[in-house]
Parts: sequence; structure tokens; C-alpha cells
Amino acid sequence: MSNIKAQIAELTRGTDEVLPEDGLAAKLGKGRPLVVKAGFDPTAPDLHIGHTVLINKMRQFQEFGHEVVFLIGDFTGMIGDPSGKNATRPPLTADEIGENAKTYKAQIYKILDKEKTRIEFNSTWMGDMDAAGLVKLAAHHTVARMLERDDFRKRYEGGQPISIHEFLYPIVQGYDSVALKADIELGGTDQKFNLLVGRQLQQDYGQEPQIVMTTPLLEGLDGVQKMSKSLGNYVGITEPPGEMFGKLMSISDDLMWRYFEVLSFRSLHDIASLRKRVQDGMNPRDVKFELAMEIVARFHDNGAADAAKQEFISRFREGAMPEDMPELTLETRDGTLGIAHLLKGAGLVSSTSEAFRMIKQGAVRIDGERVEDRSLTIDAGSTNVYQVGRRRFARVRLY
RNA sequence: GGAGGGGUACUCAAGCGGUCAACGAGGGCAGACUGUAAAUCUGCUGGCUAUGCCUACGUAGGUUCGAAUCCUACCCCCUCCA
Repeated sequence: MSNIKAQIAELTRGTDEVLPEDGLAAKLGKGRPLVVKAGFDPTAPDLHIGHTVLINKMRQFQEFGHEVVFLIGDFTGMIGDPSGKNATRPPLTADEIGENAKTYKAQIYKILDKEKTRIEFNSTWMGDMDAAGLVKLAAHHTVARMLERDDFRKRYEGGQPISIHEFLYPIVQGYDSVALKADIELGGTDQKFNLLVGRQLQQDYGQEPQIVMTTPLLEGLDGVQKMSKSLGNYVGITEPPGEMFGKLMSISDDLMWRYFEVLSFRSLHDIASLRKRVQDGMNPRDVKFELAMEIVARFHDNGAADAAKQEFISRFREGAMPEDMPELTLETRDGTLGIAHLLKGAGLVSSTSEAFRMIKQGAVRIDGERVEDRSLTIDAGSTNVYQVGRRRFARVRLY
């Protein structure tokens, strides 16, 4: 922990805000491992790489020798985080929470050091608290301060209902910091208010307030909108290597640097020199390979990453057929089958209309030969590789 | 309770009796090119053994030779007043 400046440069890398700004240096200057807390919702975790920005940050703290607490908000889950929401969530059962916790572990240990990660549930301290205790806790915060939060204020002013229990969410989350004596709390930008409540409560309880560090929501593959499942612009961390690799290769050259900043474990120094090399004429594609390899290796392994790269090169640079493709057998009508129906039957297009469109656009190939005639028929007994565009393949046998 | 505005394809958003399977934008897909599934340019973007037919413009009816466009009822959203 000698070089605090270097630590700060890495730790603040890719963060949105550090509050208070100069607080991190003071904390690091204590010369002891800091308690770094990050809270997670106990709802079903199906993480994409956008979520890992925060987890990567936790890992960095681990690498610098600090104590990272992965806090599962099973008690708060009963309340439902009102952040950015206008409806309350249904509470989870203990079984569901247990299952979700297991899934979390399987996923986060791809990034975090299992030995160094402390997992806590906030029901540990909140579950025993009685009504009197909760009232006492609530006395540490005021309504006026609560209404400072943007979404509460808007709902209040807009005449939308705010249930009292929603006020309890930030308070309980803040109390978690008190219970853990957190030095630092990490969270997404949308958590800023909740994280700041933690500071106030700690101060009220006579503790030194935690430093709040927020990480941004990651841009999706399109480089514009936030990465999310529903927008389809995401890379799931349980996806197969080839998918992951291909998706990462599809990002724009600009976005690649952003991903390096928040997703790569390479040092800032390394990244700067990569950037320099591209400026000097290196093909950005090759740098993107590095990024894709690193991430595939993280969630799978080095072998898978190498294979994914080789596959990508042979397919897209050399135009080769993929090694693996769906193989299926289709039945002909009366010894012959129209090309449009064949493609639809093979699942390469979703309708015969689409098949005709694809043929018209020159996207359809049989064993590499472009199909020009939409009324082409294929005879039973043949086996061919059918291709639509560059990515959709199937080996189809007719009988 | 009163007054008004609106519900159109994956999304946003035109159209306001026929030439509308529906302008435009975004997204998606494809082709060309390339340095990659980057960038750029171009095209396509309801279904159907298909130069024709069928289904679509909140829902259900009606007027008309003909409706997304007009009428009636219903459902749902939004704004203002009380």
C-alpha cells in the first residue's frame, strides 16, 4: 500500500463519482485494509458484462489488499428498492433468495477472489431488530432529507403516492454501512442517494462516514443506449465463447476504448500504450481481439478464448464455413422441395417471404454457391450446406 | 363530476374516403466495400408453394362501390378544471 497515488488512479478509473472527492486518499492513507461494501439485490441475477463493471471495481480493491464485502440485501429485498421505480416489488421467499445467492456466487467468483470475499446478508442484523429498534433507526433521518431524492421529490410534487416503507429502504441500506463499519461503499450511479444516506447514518452513529464511489451504467453494444437484456445490446456472462467473442468484435472502435477502461484488467499504462500503437497505424481490429480474448477467458478459459478467436478469423476474414452448424433432415413434398420452404424449415429464415427477400438480395448460398433463382427446387437424397447471410448456416439432408 | 387531446407496423411518428402493406426516423437484416460482425454507401424490413391471394392501423359494429381515414358504442392512456 505504498504508492497511494497509483492506487487512486486505478481505483477511480471508470468511476462516475467519488464523494467526497478527496476522501479516498485519506482512507487509503490509514494504512490498513479498508472495508469495501457493495450491496446487491437478491432478485434473480442473470448478469451481463455491464453489471461486472462494479464487480471489477471490487476486485481492484481486493488486489490492493482491502476487504471486500458482497452484501446481499435479502432484508431490503422485502421492501423493494424504489430507485427509479414507481411500483413496489413482490417480496421474495427465503428459498428464492437462497437460490439467487448461489447463482450470484457462481457468477462473481469468475471475477472476485473467493478466498478474499466476504458474503453477508443484511437480514443478519436487520432480522433481529424489533419494532422499537426500527423506529429508533428511522429517527436518524428526516423527511426533508428524504425528499431531496429526485424520484421521491417528483412523486411527492406530482401527487404520486409514496409509501412510508419506501423511505425505509435507503435507511436500512445506510444502516448496513453502520453495521459493517464500511469505509467505502460502491454502487451504480442510480444508487447515489442511498449511498449518501449511509454516510449520514454512520456519522450519526459516531462512525467516520464511508466514501461513496459510483460506477456508471455501461453502454451496450450499440454504444448509445445502456446495456440491458431487453434492448438486446448485451453480452451475458454465461454466454458461449463464440457468441461472446463475436459480440465484442461487433462494437465500434470508439466503444472499444470505453470497454477497455471499465471491463479490462489491464493497467491504465497498458491501455495507453495500446492506444498509442493504434494511432501509429496498428489495426484496431487486433486490439479488439485482445479485449475480446481477455473477456472470454475470464468467463470461460484461455483455451476457449483462443478457439473463439481462430473461429472468428477463419469465418469472417477467410470466409470459411463454421466447424459446427446445425444439422437436420427435412422431408420433401413429393421428392423435391422449394428453396424458400427449405430455408424456412431449417430455421434459417422466419418465413417464406423472408426467404424470397434474402434470395433477391443475394444472401442465400448452397455449398457456397449463390442462389439467384427463387423458384429453385432441391431433390430428395441430397445433403447440402445452406447459408443465409454470413452468420446463418445449416447442413440439411432431404429425403 | 366537467372540458379537451390521443391510441397506426419492433420503437418513435406521418397519413385523415380510393394510387396505403401504409411517408419519415431509429432499430434490425442483407449486399458492396474494408481493417472486423468497426466506419461508410446501397437495398430490404406482414404472411402465403406467390406477378395473385389473405391478414393488418385500440375493440366491436355501421355508412359507402371502396375506410387507417366518416358514424355509433365500448376499452385504455394523457392534459386542464372541480
